[in-house]
Amino acid sequence: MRYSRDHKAQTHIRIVKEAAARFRRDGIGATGLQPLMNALGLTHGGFYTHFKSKDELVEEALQAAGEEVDARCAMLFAQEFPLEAFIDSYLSERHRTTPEQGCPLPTMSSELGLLGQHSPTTDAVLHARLRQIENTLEGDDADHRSLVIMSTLVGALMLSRSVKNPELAQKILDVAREYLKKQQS
Amino acid sequence: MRYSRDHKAQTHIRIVKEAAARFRRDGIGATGLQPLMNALGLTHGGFYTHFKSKDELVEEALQAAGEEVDARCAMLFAQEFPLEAFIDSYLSERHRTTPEQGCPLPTMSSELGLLGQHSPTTDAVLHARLRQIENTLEGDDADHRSLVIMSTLVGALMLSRSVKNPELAQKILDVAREYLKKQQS
DNA sequence: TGTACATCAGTGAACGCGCGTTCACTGATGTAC
DNA sequence: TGTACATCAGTGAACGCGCGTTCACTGATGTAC
Repeated sequence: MRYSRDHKAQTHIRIVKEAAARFRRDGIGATGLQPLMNALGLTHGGFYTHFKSKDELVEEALQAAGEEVDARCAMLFAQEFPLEAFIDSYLSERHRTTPEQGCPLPTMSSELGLLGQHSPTTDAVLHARLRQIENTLEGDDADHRSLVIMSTLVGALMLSRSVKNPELAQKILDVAREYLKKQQS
Repeated sequence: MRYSRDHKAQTHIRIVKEAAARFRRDGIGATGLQPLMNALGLTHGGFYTHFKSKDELVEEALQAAGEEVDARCAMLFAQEFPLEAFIDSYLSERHRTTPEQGCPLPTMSSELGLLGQHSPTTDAVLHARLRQIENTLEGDDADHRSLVIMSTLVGALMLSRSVKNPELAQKILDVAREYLKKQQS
């Protein structure tokens, strides 16, 4: 079946986007290529006309997730109180319950780090967030403060997602949000 | 081979301890039962005289890791500047590079949360740390501050482990450590 | 004290399963004549 | 404009592998006589 000019490129993008969602929701190791392809109405054999290996997909998916979040963050940081908007968004109930659309750092990076597959893309995603936060801060320790803010955001979201007790999960987000915003003023 | 009175109990403990180390180092999903048993000089078949399933081992291993860390933290919190000692230990190069002996929250909890296997033990491990921190704090918002401190610790350690650039990894730990300790005084 | 037996922790082959990956093949469509 | 051909994105069976789990079996040792 020969397809129209950019059909393959379109399919490639569809695979990467679906992978970016599944890797963040289920983890990299727990995401199979066969179910992934089937979910797009394709068969698993065709995967290798698009990627050399699963690792290559992981790399592209992490980058795609980063860019996806980049775009949404750019809008947040264009608002009047950019850091407050970002903190509210990062520690929202929505972000907690929909990891497949959210920041890849709390989900994917831990697995990449664990498996020793330290990808430069992880650093790039982190840097993107740090730079955006730095731009909202004054003082010569802006890089330090942005690093601490990101650590708290990532840690709070991860703990909130991990904990069984729903009230505790909510409390973690609320307390971290309140604290980071108070810190700011 | 009938063994001496507590031989089985000893073997049970050995399996749980080895699992607690491997789950933290390699992740739960990436840890196979066959390699685990072989590392102890046993064969995989015998596993099921000790546990109903891998899930049961996960539960016991998480608890064992929690108790192991509890014991070490109890010593830290008996020192003169307990919170400072805990922060230094949590954000140390040693903790970064030896996850198999460290806090199970940054490694195991993310995978447990991801897989929807929310175990009450995760909450218990977190609570243990929060209580110890609270005891060192004054003021009626001690529970809030301890939650933020734990979020920052967990996030910083996880990011530090995930990042490829070694200088950035070190910087994350240094900055978070400095910030949390300054906050304290 | 010496012998027969019961126990049961651990053995190792086998189960079905899903994984990542390979490859000979298909067949709709763009291109060349 | 109509026909023959080349292309190549996608198909689906097959590969070896390690996974969690099951089970008939072993054989050293504690116990009973």
